[in-house]
Amino acid sequence: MPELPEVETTKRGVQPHIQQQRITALVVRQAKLRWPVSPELQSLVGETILTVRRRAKYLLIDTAKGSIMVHLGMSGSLRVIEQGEPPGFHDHVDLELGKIALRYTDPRRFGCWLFVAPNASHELLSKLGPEPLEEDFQREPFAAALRATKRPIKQAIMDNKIVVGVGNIYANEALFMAKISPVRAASRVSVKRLNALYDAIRIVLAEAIEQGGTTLKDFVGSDGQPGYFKQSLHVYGRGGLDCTVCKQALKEIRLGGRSTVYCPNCQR
DNA sequence: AAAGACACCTGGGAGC
DNA sequence: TGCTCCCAGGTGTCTT
Repeated sequence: MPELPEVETTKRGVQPHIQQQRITALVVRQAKLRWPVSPELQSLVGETILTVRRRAKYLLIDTAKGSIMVHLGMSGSLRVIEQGEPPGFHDHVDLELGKIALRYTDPRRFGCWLFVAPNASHELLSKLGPEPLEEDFQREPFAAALRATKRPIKQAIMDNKIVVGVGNIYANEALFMAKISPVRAASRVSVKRLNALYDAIRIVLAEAIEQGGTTLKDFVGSDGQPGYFKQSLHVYGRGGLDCTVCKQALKEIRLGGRSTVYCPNCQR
């Protein structure tokens, strides 16, 4: 999936096309996603899309009568299409907006389309930590949270309660940039290095957004164009290849079931 | 209470 | 060619 930069890229790509448009229909071809597509979403037909927001990896499409909360899961994507384009096998939902539609494609169906009542939040959003690129992400609480756990640092920074939006790709990349071994207990990383990690997370995510996200097997941006960040990846997907800094072989291991790549020489 | 395992799905690639 | 197995961007929920 989509990690945070891909979701942000999707938001930016879709927003100018769908904002201020009136919802003319919601077509659900496959309701069985991670949770069933909320039936209440039908009540939004006739409403106008006021804003499009992102919280962590969720997209929120707001109307006066409530919001649509979309998650792309591992393999989801959204794009704007001309009305009438025939759906493919994995095109599960269309949000029709007159002449155009917002089409949701998701082969693995780990995503969701949920209803959020007006002026309310959703329980899924209530436990989330700070946004890495916003003001509420601060050095000291971040460092304190990491010093308080003995989990491997990589798993700790992928924990949504500590900071949202750091998925497997960018966790690998941020740790490389900060020169921290992914397997090191978070509690045993110096404050100086935690500061470097704080900066690295923000830099890596911001750069990926600038480049339109990382193109993976089945990710394309909302305009159908690929992201270019893959060209900038230093470790993810490069196990066994040379470290871009010291030229030694990158090591690939599994951590919490997730592929983890690092340079044993540069990262300690 | 924290942390690890499991679950949800499909498709693609490796290996036999 | 075709079968089986493993792996993939996430994350809530159940089990220790």
